[in-house]
Amino acid sequence: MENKNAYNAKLVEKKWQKFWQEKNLYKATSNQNKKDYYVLEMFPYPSGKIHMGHVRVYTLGDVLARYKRATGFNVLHPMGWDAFGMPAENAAFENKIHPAIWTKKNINNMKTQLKAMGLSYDWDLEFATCDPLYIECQQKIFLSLYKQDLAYRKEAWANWDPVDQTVLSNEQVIDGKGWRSGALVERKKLPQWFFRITDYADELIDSLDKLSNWPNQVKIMQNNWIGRSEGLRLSFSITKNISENSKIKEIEVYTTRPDTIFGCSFLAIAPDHPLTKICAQKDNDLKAFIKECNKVGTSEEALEKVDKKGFNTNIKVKHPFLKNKNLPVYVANFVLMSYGTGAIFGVPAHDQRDYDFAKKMNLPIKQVVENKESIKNDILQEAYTGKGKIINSEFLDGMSTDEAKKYIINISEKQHIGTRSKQFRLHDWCASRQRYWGCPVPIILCDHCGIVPVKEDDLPVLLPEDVTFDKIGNPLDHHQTWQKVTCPECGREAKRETQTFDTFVDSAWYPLRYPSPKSKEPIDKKEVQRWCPPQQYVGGIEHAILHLLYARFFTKALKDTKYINFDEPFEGLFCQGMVCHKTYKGKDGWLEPSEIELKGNKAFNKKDQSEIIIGRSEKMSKSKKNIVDPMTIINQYGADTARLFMLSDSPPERDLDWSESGVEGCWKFLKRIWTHFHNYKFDEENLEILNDAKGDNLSLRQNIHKSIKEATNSIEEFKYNSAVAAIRKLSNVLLTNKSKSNNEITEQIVLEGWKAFILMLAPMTPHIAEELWNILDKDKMITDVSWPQANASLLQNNNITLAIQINGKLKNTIEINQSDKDNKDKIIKIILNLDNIKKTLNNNTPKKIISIPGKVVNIVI
RNA sequence: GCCACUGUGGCGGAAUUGGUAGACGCGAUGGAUUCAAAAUCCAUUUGAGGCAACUCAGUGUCGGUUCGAGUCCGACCAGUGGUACCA
Repeated sequence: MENKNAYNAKLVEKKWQKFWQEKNLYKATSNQNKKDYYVLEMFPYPSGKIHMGHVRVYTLGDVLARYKRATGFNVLHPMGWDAFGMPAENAAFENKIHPAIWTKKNINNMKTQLKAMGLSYDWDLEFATCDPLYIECQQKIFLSLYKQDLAYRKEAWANWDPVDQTVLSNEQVIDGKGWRSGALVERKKLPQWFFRITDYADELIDSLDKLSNWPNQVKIMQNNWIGRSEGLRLSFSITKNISENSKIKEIEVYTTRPDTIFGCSFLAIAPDHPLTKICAQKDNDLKAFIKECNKVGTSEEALEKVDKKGFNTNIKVKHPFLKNKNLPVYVANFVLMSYGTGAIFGVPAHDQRDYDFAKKMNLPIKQVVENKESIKNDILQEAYTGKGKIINSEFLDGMSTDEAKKYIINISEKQHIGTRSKQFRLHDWCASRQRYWGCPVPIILCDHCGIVPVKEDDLPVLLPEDVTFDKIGNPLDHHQTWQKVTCPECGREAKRETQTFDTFVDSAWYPLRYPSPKSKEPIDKKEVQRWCPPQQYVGGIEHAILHLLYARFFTKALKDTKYINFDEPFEGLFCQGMVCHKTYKGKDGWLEPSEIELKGNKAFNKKDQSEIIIGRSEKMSKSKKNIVDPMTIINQYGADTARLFMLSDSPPERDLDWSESGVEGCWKFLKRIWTHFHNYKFDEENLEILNDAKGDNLSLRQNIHKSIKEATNSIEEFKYNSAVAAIRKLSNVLLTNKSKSNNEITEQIVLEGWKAFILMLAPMTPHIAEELWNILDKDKMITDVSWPQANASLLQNNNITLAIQINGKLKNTIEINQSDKDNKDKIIKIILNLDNIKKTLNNNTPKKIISIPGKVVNIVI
């Protein structure tokens, strides 16, 4: 017969989810007496169903939201959808389903799944970036930025598939080939839309210092990504005319190492440098070389890893400080037109890339920096890139590298051959895409008037619905009527911009929409001022650079366009790790965990019992099939178990290994607690008895209050795994006291412990907590009860354990009274009388005794 | 290639931020309960040596600073994230 009192997670979870929804319990409140707290998790791309990564990040955010409510805050905790993007177009191409329909279906499904997790969102604030209202607001913002000259159109490289005649994303380029056609990918220049993020480069670096609640590693990565450097733009004059009609008389290079100028043995220019183009006009070999350079994709990784190649132009330039020295000029595939001036001078002895190039081209390698401390800076083996003393450098000899830098910059400026220059690695943000499923760029291109913004009254510019995906390329380009418009300026026939925005634009400002998602204005100043910026943003470390940098830029730009009055998008940031799982490979490829059977430490295919190779744990991904569907777990064990497992064991910032047995353990734990609560009769609370506790009762109370302190601190510090450990430890203590049925222990104290336990468990496993709380107190919901407070007087023990070390190695421990903590003489006397200490000392007098009060005594012999 | 992070028992991890390494959990082993099993409960569980008290070794590798290093510094090895059009 089935036990009526058995833990049925499904029933409990459905019951409370319904109840919470009916009471609208998680609506953002505006109690005047409470402080406001905005907790935001990165919104998901609606791929179809939630994955374990979602379960993890949304559980982390939910714990914080519920904890903040319990500690007396008005909490804004919203959810929405990053609804534009490529997968919808791929689905359209593959399954002949319209991206809008596919996306809507996915959102509905994922919303149901998120609701099954019991997340405390205010769903009234939900929106998707593909909503017409969001599109309209984004287009308004874009036009404001355009009018401020923060957006502009220029030509830029894109990956080009010559067979499919279409632009490819970096992801669609696999080993330099198009993913569908398999053709070698080329680069092609297209007119595209840019944001002037470089206008804010200094500010984006400098204000990182203000972000005290951001992880250091993210700030370091952003700083390096922006890559500010101080250097010199220096001109090298060309020895003779390149051609009769060429006006180019010199090459300007950018360098951060002007101190090594006398070690320079060549110049290298980018394949798309203006000078390269002139030279190529009458040089077929160079033309072929440029073509080859353009075969490398556009990604930085590809450009850096490519074999370093150069082409000698036969042009010579004069060394600016050595009268009779001429240097050869090469076109090199590792020089980028987008950085500095698109030209460099090469110093093989002190730059590894120049060194490799010089070896290949048989160019001289001349050492000009010497460092006595580095044992060997053997320039015949590798470049020496550090600091040191300048040698072989005429008037610079004897200076330090820093002094020489300043000297060369000054002398170059005096002689009018160079200028001091600040340079950034960061370049402007290319924010347009040649795709359908995105927010249209609200611009009209007119042959007579040029670039004309769409009039505000004509917004939003929505996507046409009647498109097909059977043709290759951007459907907006093929659409005959949508493109055709009359120019708002001159009234003549004109064409719509057919590009759409990068989805990073959508996510650069979405946190500002949640406080008032239905407002006609892009930003509701009053509400945004009240809630924004979010106190805590939670998301994956994979967004550490791009998304967060773009959001920071947008916030600064929106401040300057007077939309908002703050300049950083997120006060606090937390980056969680990925969810990983072992991989399984059978004779026919990868297998899902559900398809295999484990026997000992071997794995077998359920179907035919063939042995499976168990691979190391990797990020859950469709391609490796090492995925566990969260809904399977929720259906089998319940959302509370899934949530608890996500929080146990792994610290949130680290990768988490999914393990079936770990989930099982969490479920058993909840079941144990459930059974205990249903078999146990709780006494009424009586404060007098509590405050009068002595002996075992006192130490139990001390235990309870220490657990409260430990769990609370851990939650405050985002160490949820430690919080879970502290809470479980508390339950062990309470259960042990019960099982021993010690008459000495007062039931009121046990009740005090269980109440604290349930309240602290509630942010993690809200459903079972609510149900069990109902047993203790029928009149109140958990949201009506505030977080348990640790009583300071119960946090200290009378006795302290001291560690006794000899030469730093533990030999013994002693218990001392709290009041003897600082009585060094008394303690040392006790220690020197301990048997094993006497034995180890062997009548020798200690050289030194180091005593750290309350912690350790170290005897040095 | 470059930037950033991570490395502790059989496994996931803890360690008051330089002061008793292994909290909490998983697994394993033994026991209780049961006709039996599941479930549950109890005990043990870093390795080596010892009947035992205990001794020695031990936090990716090698070296350094310190009375004392998982924690700080240097070099290396391995894995992960990002690398501007995946989100």
